[in-house]
Amino acid sequence: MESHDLLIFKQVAERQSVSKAAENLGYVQSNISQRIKSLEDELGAKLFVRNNRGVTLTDKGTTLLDYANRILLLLDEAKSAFNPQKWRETLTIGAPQTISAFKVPQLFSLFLKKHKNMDVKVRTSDKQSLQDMLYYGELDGLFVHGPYDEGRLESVYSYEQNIVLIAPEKWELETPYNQTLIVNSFTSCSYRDALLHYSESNHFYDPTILEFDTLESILQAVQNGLGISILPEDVLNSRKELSPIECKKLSEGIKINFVVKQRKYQPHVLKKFISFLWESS
Amino acid sequence: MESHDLLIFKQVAERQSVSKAAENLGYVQSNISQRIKSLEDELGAKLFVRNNRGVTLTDKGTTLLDYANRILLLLDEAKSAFNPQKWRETLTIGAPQTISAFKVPQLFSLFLKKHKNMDVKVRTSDKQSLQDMLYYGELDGLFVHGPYDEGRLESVYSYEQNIVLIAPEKWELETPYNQTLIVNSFTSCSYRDALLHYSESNHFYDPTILEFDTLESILQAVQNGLGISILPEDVLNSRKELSPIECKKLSEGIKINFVVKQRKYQPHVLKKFISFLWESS
DNA sequence: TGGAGGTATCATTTTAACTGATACTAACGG
DNA sequence: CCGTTAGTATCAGTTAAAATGATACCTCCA
Repeated sequence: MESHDLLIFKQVAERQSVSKAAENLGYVQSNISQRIKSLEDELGAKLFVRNNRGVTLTDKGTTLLDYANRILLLLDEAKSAFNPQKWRETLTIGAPQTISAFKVPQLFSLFLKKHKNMDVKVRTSDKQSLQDMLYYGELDGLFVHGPYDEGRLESVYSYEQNIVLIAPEKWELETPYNQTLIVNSFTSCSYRDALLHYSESNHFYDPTILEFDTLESILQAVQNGLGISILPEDVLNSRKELSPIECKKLSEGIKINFVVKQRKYQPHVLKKFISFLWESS
Repeated sequence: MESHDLLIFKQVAERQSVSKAAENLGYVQSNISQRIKSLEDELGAKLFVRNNRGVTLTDKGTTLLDYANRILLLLDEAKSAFNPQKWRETLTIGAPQTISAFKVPQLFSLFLKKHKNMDVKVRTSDKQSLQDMLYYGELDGLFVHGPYDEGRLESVYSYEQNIVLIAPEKWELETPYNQTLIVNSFTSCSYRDALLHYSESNHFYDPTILEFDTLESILQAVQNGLGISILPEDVLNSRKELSPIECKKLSEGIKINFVVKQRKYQPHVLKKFISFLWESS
């Protein structure tokens, strides 16, 4: 069992797929199949259960993944103990305000704990600009909700973001009259859609639409009793001081994709970050 | 940088020699040379200083050795998390009383901390029996002082054992008359020689020779004022309760060899133990 | 001055990793 | 119920990397 076997194993375990792991590592699927097989033979234990939608870890596999993570982390640390400047690369990630406000700082702080030799940057902007920046190489990757340019960009990771409806104190959430919907202009349509959807399903009658372009202004507006809006649950949780606000968790989440430019060779830092996303999920 | 590179590196670092490491790992010297070179190239740092009696670690090499030890230990642990019964092997080591009394338990306790999945045994006896036992496969290895059957056994590790002269309280160590030398019958000649050598260099006149066959009896004899003797420093330090005894450190130590049977493939546990000896020196 | 004991280099061989093509399996849609 | 899709397994063949063997080279020491 060599460290490279563990790298392959880790990738398969995290992607829960032999072929995805192969693609990601730049190998052909059959190779990964074989190497996992020989690893299993060597250890004398099945590491994965093969179900036809991919593979999932067995108990023993979980044990090994834990070791693999520890070993590979140490290996990385050892490498970066040499040539520090050579490895000190910058990762630049784009995100809309709702994500850059809470999720990204949280992720980065965990990421930097593991990879001390990297610099990270966030660029907050609207979806179109971010996509352009990504395409022109100013960003390494990008968090988006909703559709994106699938011709040139590809999603390498995604997760569900819980969202909550927020309203001023004592607001009558279900009353169909005199409702004001506060939407943001910075997250294209997902949040707006979710809000409109809520509006419709409660048969709101001709609600007023207020649009703001920063997260702060929306929060202010709700606090001042202007109307209701929708935000990621995380953002709200991180601002406990923001009561007096009523909030209501919505059953449907929003799917958030981490997208990158389509290309064969990703920069080292980006690979690390993607791998980190899968690890921490 | 793969774990196998680290294994090779570790071996070279511990033996301070490319060729010794090669021999030990069952490779040819040129291969190890090349792999160390390519490891250095990869990390962009010299790991060893080549002096014509071998190689020694640079500062960066020391850093890497630390990582290598941690990584390889984790790898071993991961392996032994599988097939526990298969890997639970027994290591049987022979030693004369003077070594089995202190050095061996100390070594074993450290060894078992690192390799939790092994059993260890000590066999204490006289040199000739131990050599026979080793040759007939009842022992994996053997600590000896002084000469051993070099035709059939080979030394794979050695160290210097400090020795001290012990005497009853208020004994006149330099007086040449009426001295009694207490020798042991269980460590062939090294200790006896050291004692006789001391006797001669102090021009002792016709000293009495007392022979005992256990460590305990010698200690008792000295405590009871019978005469002087010689013991490993360690043994004495571990028995602080044994004063009233005078002791005097001698400048010359005794060379102790760890010897094994000459053969191409050593059992896994033995390899681990030998590696451990080099590591901890 | 040449032998002993060590490392480095390089052309060649061997081994293990990787590829590409194909077979197999289960779910999914019509 | 049959073809399509999305996955894994197998296997013969290729490629790349590691290991070898021979040789060069250095330094100490007798």
